[in-house]
Amino acid sequence: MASPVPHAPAPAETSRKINRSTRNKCPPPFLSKTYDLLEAEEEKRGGEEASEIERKKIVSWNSQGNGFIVWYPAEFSEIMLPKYFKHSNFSSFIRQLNTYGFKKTASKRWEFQHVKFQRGYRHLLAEITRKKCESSAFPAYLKASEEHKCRAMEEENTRALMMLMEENKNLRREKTELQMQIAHFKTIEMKLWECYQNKVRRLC
Amino acid sequence: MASPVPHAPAPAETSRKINRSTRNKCPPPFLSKTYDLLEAEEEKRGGEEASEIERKKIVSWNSQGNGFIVWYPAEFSEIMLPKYFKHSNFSSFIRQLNTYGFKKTASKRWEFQHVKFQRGYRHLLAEITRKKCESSAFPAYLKASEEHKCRAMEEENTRALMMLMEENKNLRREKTELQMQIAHFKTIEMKLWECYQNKVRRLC
DNA sequence: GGTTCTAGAACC
DNA sequence: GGTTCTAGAACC
Repeated sequence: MASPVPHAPAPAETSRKINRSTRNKCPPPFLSKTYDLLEAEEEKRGGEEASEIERKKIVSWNSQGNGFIVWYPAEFSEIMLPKYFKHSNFSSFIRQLNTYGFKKTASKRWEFQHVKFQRGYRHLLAEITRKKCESSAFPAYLKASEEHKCRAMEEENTRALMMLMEENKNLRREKTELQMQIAHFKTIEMKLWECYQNKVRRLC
Repeated sequence: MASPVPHAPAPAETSRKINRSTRNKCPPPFLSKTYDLLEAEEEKRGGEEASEIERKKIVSWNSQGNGFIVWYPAEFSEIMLPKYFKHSNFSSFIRQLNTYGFKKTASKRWEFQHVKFQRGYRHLLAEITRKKCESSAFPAYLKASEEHKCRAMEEENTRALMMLMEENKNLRREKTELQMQIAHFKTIEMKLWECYQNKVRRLC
């Protein structure tokens, strides 16, 4: 990936180095709008006739152009958000930033960054995706179900163990009985043999 | 619990109906401050010398006195929050409200309610507790450990099952061997008997 | 996919 | 216990 030139808007709009996989793909509307919003705000400087308050930048790219800063959250929420989104709720805006993997990069300012959200690189927006909702791969009800499965498996194992132990006990008993039978047979055999020999001896 | 009188501040401050379990207990600072903040805002009406903007209510009890409304989140955050808390972050304030079990009760307004947060019933604040953090009873690392325990138990069960199955197989084999021995004995016995009878018959 | 409400978790 | 950042989940 070409690295953005610090302090200078890159000629990205005319770049042809477009990733094949994202060529022709529209970026998510949220990202386009946020990018638009920054570009529009950037243009405020130009207007000679603009009043001081209108020229005050509410939001802007940061100095490196690799992130942006909401300087006035109140004005941003009340004036800018409704122009681009269906609400004027700062929290909702931040929720979306998090959904797309932006990070807040300063503790005292509302500054956010994303590696593929760079001034002059609008085409990179198409490569930003919503965070894999881990809950869609493993949502809460599945976690519960996971616990449930654990218990179920435990119960099943317990049943299997008990059946095996029962069978085992029976086999042992049968084994003992058979061993007793054999002992009995041995006794009988011995007696028979004795008897036979006695008979034979006497008769001979 | 005494139910608050709608549309009329109750004489709670002088009430002696204090729950024994919470008597003398300080309410959480967050709740006291939020209550204070509403009371202070209420007093604005009085001041004759107060300018229009100073009299504008940024936040107030709702009409029933069973909740409150932040009318101007921006001013509330920038002006009021820092007076009472260590920040001017509306989200942080809301996070706290949620921690103490407040609910947002209107979709288009920042109105919040809690059954024990009522105008005129400051003593009820002491009965509000932080939500049981389910993760403190069952935190993430325990969940992981829970999964681990599940796997461990499964492995143990599997080992037990395999040992039992092995023992079982041996018992079956022994049983078969014993049954064969018995069959053999029976044959011998029969032959011995035949032999005996033949011998006896011939000799007699 | 966007918006809203609430909670988890780390850090203070 | 408070503050911050981020995520879960329901609803639209």
